[in-house]
Amino acid sequence: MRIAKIPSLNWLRVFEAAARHQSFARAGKELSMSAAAVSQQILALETHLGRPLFERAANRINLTSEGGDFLPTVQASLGAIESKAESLFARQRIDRVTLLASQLMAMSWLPRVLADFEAANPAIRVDLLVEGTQRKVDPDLVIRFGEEPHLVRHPTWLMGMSHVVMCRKEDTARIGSLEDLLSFRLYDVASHAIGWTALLNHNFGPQPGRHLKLETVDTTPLSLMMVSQGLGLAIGHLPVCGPIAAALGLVVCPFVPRTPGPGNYYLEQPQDRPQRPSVGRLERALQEAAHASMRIGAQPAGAEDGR
Amino acid sequence: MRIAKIPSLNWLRVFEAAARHQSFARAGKELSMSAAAVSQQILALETHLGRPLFERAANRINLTSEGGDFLPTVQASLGAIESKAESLFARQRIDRVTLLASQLMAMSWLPRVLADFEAANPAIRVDLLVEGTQRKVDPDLVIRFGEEPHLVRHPTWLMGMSHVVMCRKEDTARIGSLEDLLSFRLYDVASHAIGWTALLNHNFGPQPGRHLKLETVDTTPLSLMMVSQGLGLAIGHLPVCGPIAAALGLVVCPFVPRTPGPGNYYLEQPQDRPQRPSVGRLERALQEAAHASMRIGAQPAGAEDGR
DNA sequence: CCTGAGGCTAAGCTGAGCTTAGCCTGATGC
DNA sequence: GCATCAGGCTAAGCTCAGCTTAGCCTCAGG
Repeated sequence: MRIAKIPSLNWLRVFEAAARHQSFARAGKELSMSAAAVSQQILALETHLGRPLFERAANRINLTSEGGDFLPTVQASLGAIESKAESLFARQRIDRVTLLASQLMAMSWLPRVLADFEAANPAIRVDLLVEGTQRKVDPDLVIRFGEEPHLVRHPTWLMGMSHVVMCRKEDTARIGSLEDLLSFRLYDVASHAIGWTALLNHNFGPQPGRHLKLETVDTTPLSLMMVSQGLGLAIGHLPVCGPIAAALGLVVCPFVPRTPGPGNYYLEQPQDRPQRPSVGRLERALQEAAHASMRIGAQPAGAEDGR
Repeated sequence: MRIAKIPSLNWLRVFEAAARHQSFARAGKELSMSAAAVSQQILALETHLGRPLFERAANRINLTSEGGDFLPTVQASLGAIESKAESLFARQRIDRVTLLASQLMAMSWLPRVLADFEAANPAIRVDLLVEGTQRKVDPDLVIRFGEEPHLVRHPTWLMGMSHVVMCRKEDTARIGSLEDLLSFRLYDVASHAIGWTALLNHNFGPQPGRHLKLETVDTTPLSLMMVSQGLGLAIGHLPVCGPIAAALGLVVCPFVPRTPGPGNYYLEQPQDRPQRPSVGRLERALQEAAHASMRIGAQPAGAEDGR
């Protein structure tokens, strides 16, 4: 057994703390250990080295000269290892932020935005939670949608929305009149306040007696899927549905004007805890991305710049 | 939990060895551990730090860049602690040498000799074993006594012996004739080949019809104790019994000439292991002390120089 | 004298650290 | 292509280092 091969790093750590504090009890408090455990560790180290490191008085300790000679090397070496580990590995720790959003947001607009955000912030990872799923996680940030008019002036307002009609690129030339439009199956989303009836009324006036081939589906992404299969037309919300529409090869039908809607997206976060820097950074990134989307209209890629 | 607070010194030691060997198996061999244990320790360290330190191929490992960045600090720090502990504490390690000797040697001649030896060699401690005790220890060195004539030329011969009569100082003047001598009780030691009968025959010729007040005891120290109590006379072996006789206040009776005996002390050690430097040093010290004793005759202190 | 701080020892519990066994992959030799 | 060897991995089981609590002792202070 070699004297120099000290079995436990913790022996050294305890020795250093006891020497610094000149007290086993205070060392134990710093290291979250009982004083008895500190005493035993020091004794183990002393037994291993064959020399006392501390002189004991009834309820006090004093560093021996040998203990004093050993201490600087121990302190320097423990410090070197710890600071090196800190600089090499602690910096690599990922800061996770959880974001809750609707399915359309999660599937359409957010993937690109979050990918860009994570690329620009390697130490931050966004866990995206979709509304309606069963996951019981308390999100750091939520993207909400509301139709109350005052939301336009909400401090964390993100973006408004416009209604457009999404069709396949090859169907664009076939829609030149209202009759052409009504020859298609028209997909409505169950949860949306504004559907085909309202949209047509708004743009073409009341249409009593006109038969609409309405079909109801549960979500916007699903309706757009149907359109991409050549099964009909659907209402899209820009700029949110832009990316997914583009991915599906859909374009805005030019026959129907772009119609501003009453809805607004905004950000919300828990009131019970302070905002972390990473959460704030994500918030700003979302707002910048939304602003950019609003500015270029966020139409499907194939319609504008090949992006 | 802080990344920098690494729980185990052994993790670092294993990491360093694996990195140096580029192999868990060879590191395990060096550290007397199984490769599986090495693997688990490295994995524990990697899990703690949150990053891999080694890339694994099917049956090979390669240090990662992070592992490579960490290694020099670990090596330097482990090295600093170990070399400091070595220089501070290993030098203080006592090298224990076990010496087996007779009770007379152990009680009389050896105490002073060994005390001087230990004073001159602070890193060596002699554990003295007495013949006849129950201790089951394998001695590094044995002082043996033998009466074969060829022992004088033994390579580790220590000293010869002379027979003298030990008496109290105040009894010296009372012993001027053989009759005076025979008026005392004469203590024989059971295990000695040479006793009072042989000694008197040798110095005064055969004494048929002379009644000797012989008394037998087990050991020489005991016979000398009796003499010091005024209970009689005993035969002493010089130079061995010099110190104990002096301690008891005894002197050599000048009426009986000093009689060379056939016995010799010599050193013996186990053949099954190499001689350690400390054992060799003790051997030389014993021979020097014996030589010095033979030169000055090693009579009781009170008889010569007050020492 | 009493109380509190602090070190020590003993006894008991727990999980870190080790071993063995068996599986897998890659390299090498026949 | 097959067999063998080297070496890393995982799982399961055993052991003892490391911890806690309890109780004792000494010293200092009120």
